[in-house]
Amino acid sequence: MLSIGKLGRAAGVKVPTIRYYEQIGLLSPATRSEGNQRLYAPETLSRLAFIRHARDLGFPLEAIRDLLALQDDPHQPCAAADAIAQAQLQAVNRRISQLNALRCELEKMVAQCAHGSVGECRVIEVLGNHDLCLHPDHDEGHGPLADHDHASH
Amino acid sequence: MLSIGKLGRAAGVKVPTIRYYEQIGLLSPATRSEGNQRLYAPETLSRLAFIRHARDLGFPLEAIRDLLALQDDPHQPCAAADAIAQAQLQAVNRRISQLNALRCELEKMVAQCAHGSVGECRVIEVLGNHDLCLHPDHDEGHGPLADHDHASH
DNA sequence: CTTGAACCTATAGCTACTAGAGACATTAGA
DNA sequence: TCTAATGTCTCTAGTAGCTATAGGTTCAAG
Repeated sequence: MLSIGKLGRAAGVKVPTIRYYEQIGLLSPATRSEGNQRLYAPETLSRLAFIRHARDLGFPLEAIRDLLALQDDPHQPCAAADAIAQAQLQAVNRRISQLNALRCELEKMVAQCAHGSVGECRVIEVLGNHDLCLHPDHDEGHGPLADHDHASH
Repeated sequence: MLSIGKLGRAAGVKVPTIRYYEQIGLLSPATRSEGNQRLYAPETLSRLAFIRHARDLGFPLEAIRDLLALQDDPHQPCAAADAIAQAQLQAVNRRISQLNALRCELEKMVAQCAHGSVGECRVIEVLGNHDLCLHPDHDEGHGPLADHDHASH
């Protein structure tokens, strides 16, 4: 049996995150020690690593919930898992093309900056006048792809 | 003088969002009609359009706050605006390369799915076993680039 | 047995909004 | 002029996915 801290270190997930996953029902409640501390069976580690990996790939928690349910029932057809992964792939692709458009415009903006005073700054000017923008379509196609920033550990 | 609704339609920003911007001090409080409704001078439209455009480019609100302050003082050197834009550009670039790695892995996952049962599904398997992943470095370099999904209007 | 680390619960905060309730204001048409 | 429809007001709470803090308890090493 693992303590929550050891489980977290092994899976690369912070302790409060594990408690959060339990709270929202992504992990089932752990058994407790006599002193009320959580104890985990080693199998929980693979489940948590699964979650972690899916989060790294940008899957939203709700999709992960579905994937875990599928994993628990290996005789089901795989189509549902495939559909979830494909949806995620499409969300990633949408986000990439959107960000490419942004990058393009940002690069032009920065390149045109003459490093003078703000009054004649292209950065400020382009932001203020959308017509100067060469990609006027960057307000479309934003998909629901969560930005996951648990990098800071 | 414009009502909040007309201002919002003209700038492509929802009414509650304008009130929110006022609340957090991004827009100064509007004058009010006798019946306590907000009235905006036409100049506010360009300020709001500026915000909208910067949001479309992914700038966080705090960066926009700084950019607006710069815009208000045209004699300052442009270096600060340039730095903000460059930081945003770098954040976008980081996010793009990160998403490219994710796309790569997702594509492999989906391509290997044999559409059988979950028990032999590559999607589930790869998620559960990080070692099967060909890009094991996707847990690094996540920058603070907000995902802005106000596309739904 | 003591000490320090790890653990517990509960609450609040983060970004950038969005949604809803219930009441008041404005405006276009009859 | 009245009325109905739409617009607007404030306030609160909710969204995703955690993170941080406070104040207390338990565990493991020495």
